[in-house]
Amino acid sequence: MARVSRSAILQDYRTRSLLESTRKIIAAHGFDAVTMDRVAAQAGIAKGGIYLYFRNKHELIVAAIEEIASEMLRGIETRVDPRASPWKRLCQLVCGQIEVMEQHRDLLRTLLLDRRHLLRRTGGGPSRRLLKYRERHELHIRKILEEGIRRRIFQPVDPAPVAFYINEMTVSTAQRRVLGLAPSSQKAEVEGLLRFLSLLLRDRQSTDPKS
Amino acid sequence: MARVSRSAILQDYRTRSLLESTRKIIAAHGFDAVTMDRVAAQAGIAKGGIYLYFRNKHELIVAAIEEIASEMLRGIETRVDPRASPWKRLCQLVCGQIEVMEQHRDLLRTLLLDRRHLLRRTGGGPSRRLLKYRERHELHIRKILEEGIRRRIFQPVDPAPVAFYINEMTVSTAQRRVLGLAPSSQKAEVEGLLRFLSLLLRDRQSTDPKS
Amino acid sequence: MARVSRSAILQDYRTRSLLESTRKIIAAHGFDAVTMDRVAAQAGIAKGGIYLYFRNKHELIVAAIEEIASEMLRGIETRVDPRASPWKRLCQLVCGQIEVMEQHRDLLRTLLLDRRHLLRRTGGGPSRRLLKYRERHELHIRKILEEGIRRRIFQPVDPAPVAFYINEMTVSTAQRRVLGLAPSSQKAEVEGLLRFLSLLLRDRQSTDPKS
Amino acid sequence: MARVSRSAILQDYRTRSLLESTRKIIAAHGFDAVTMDRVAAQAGIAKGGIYLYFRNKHELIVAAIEEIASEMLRGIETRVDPRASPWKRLCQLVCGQIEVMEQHRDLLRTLLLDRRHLLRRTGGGPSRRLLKYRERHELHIRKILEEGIRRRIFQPVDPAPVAFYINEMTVSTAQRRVLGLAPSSQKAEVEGLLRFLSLLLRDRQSTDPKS
DNA sequence: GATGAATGAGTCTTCATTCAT
DNA sequence: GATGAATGAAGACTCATTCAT
Repeated sequence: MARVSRSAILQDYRTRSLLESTRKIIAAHGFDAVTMDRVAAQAGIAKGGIYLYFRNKHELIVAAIEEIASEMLRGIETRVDPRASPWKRLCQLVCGQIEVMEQHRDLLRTLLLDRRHLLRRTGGGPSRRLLKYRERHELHIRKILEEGIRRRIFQPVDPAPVAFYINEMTVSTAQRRVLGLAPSSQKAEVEGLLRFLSLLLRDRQSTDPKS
Repeated sequence: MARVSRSAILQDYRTRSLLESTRKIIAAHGFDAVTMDRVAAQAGIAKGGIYLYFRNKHELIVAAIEEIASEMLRGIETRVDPRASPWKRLCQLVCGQIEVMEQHRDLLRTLLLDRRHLLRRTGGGPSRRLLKYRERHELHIRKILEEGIRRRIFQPVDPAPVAFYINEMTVSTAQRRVLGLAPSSQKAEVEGLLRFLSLLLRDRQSTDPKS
Repeated sequence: MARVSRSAILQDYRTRSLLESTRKIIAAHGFDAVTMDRVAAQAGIAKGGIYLYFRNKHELIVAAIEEIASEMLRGIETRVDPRASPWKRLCQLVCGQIEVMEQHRDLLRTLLLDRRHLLRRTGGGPSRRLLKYRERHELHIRKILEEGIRRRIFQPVDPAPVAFYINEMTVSTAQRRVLGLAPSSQKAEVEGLLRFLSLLLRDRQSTDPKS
Repeated sequence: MARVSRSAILQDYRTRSLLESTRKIIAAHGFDAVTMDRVAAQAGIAKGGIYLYFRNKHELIVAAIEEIASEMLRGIETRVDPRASPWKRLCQLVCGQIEVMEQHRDLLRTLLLDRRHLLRRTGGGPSRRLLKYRERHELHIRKILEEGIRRRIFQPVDPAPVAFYINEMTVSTAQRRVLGLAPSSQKAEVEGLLRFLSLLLRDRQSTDPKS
């Protein structure tokens, strides 16, 4: 069993500490408030120390976003029971996504309003790393759709664009909530969205999202 | 009829000039490239002069966005024939929206990636002015939906959330295009979206978006 | 007669002030001590103000060097009596060059030890501006040589390389003095150099540099 | 015979390694690119380790320059046949100097443009160590001159200043070449310089540098 | 002896806003 | 009203040197 060296632990701790500080600042004041000074101070590290762990400010921010994106995705995926029916899984996914996003509402307020980092390239080359998370999530939706269509549970829609739309609608719903613009409760909104999806994918006669 | 004073004309001209410069810079280089220096230079006005027309930089940017939002909305609305059927009008609306957004792709690339200005408050007070345009557009969609539903052309969906979803899907589609992430042609994407809406709103038997 | 505007005077004053501060710092502590902070403080200007007059640090330094180079060249050239004989003029030139360089000994200590700025390129493009001064001076020497050769006062040497060597020897002599490495007095060194040149250019029988 | 301890060998190896890395960096990117990090990385030594061999950065650089100066001097001196005539030896010396300097053109580009390290004092005290090499070389020239004068092969010039001038001219010639400012080929330039020296030191009637 | 993580002062540069003219 | 010079706070990034391990 590999013994973890003390320095590796410290290294790891520092990295986490920096990412957490960064995330907190982003959540509280937005990307423009992320200054190396502030991050370092909050992480209890000297300013120059950040550069031992991250090449530059952009890398730090992207890493912080990636971490939270990854965590959210994991959170969503664990809420989906792989043995459930496609429709059930879709419900769990959409509902889970909104719940998870709501949990991280402070951070998401910034993340959704300010997507400058999505496409910006790093020093090394083009960096669309952040888009990967979105793609992975869409793929998840698509798999569910495909199974549902195969099993004649869903209408025979084109799974790729529909997966895209479902995700966008879910994100939009969450965004509206997070920005404080939602007209109704979370529960009502999720139900509304699921009813909408049910209308679309399932038989006209059975639009009960619970089933 | 009020006689327009010379100074009022000049005032107006300067304002337009400033807004246009601002818009151009946003489109070409993003919000962070909007510096008072650059705007003034491009508008042929002294830097200090901007403050005669706008309280501060944020106000200037919001005004520039508002102008373009207003223009786009007008552009979309003129493409809708008020005497056409609800479905036709919805098609015209969605299609028009994507076309108009595509026309302003450079500006939208920034506007969609960076929505920081949507909520930020001005010196004076809260500024959700920009959200008005979105609301107005959603309302437009809702009116169409309501008429369609009343006339039994559309399924009896809840018009408010569906209007919201339709707009979000359309914007997402345009955004994906503008960022260069779209998987197919504009035409194909619009058709896909309309087919999706047709599936949702209309009779299962008649999904031809053209009709 | 053009009336000089007040602002133009101020502008000029600021520029001079900045260049003088820069020169002083270079003379006292070398190029690496030239920081924008220090220059601004010494010139009594806010740090950002420097950028109203110079594009960047490099431009500021080059301008400071250029100013002093130009001044020195002028100083040397006014010591040469254009009606004197070629040999006399050469003596005046060499002697004047060493005197003038000695006057600016502090600055030259740095300038001669650190010629990094001679070739470095500016933001705009290649900048060998500083070499122009050296070329102009060499050309001056060459003209004297050519006249002397034409009038059979000097040996028929190749004027271009000899002008180069004469200048290099003079500069080397001044440099050695300025660095405090000179073995004898300024007077003695100049005489030694002129004797050397006399030996080279003039008749073997008449090596009296005074004649 | 002293037995060389293992640690002494290692010590020596490390020192050489560090000096070589330093030299390479100077040659490739100039003094300002010499960072302890880079040197250590290139030498395969930990950064802190440098301080076991050199008191500080300045000492390291000076040592690197010294090494190359020493090597160049050796290179020049081996090209001089001690049994040849003074004139011949002088030719070999000048020619050899230019050849050797040309061999190290990359390093010399920096060394000649940036002589900051010549005089700067180390932590311990004044450091004119580097000037020793120049002095040794000048002395070499002087010895040749003195012998030539004694044997009536050269004109009876004052050997010390003339040695200084000869060296300065040679260095200037090499410098101009290394900076890419030379007007003609290396061969032509050496010949020009030797003709110049011949003119000066030898009989007016026999200026063939080959003889 | 060796390591390399950590420090933190130091550097250039940008820019919104003000205000004397 | 209009100008644009001046301000000065702020920010990203570097690097020689130290020191706990």
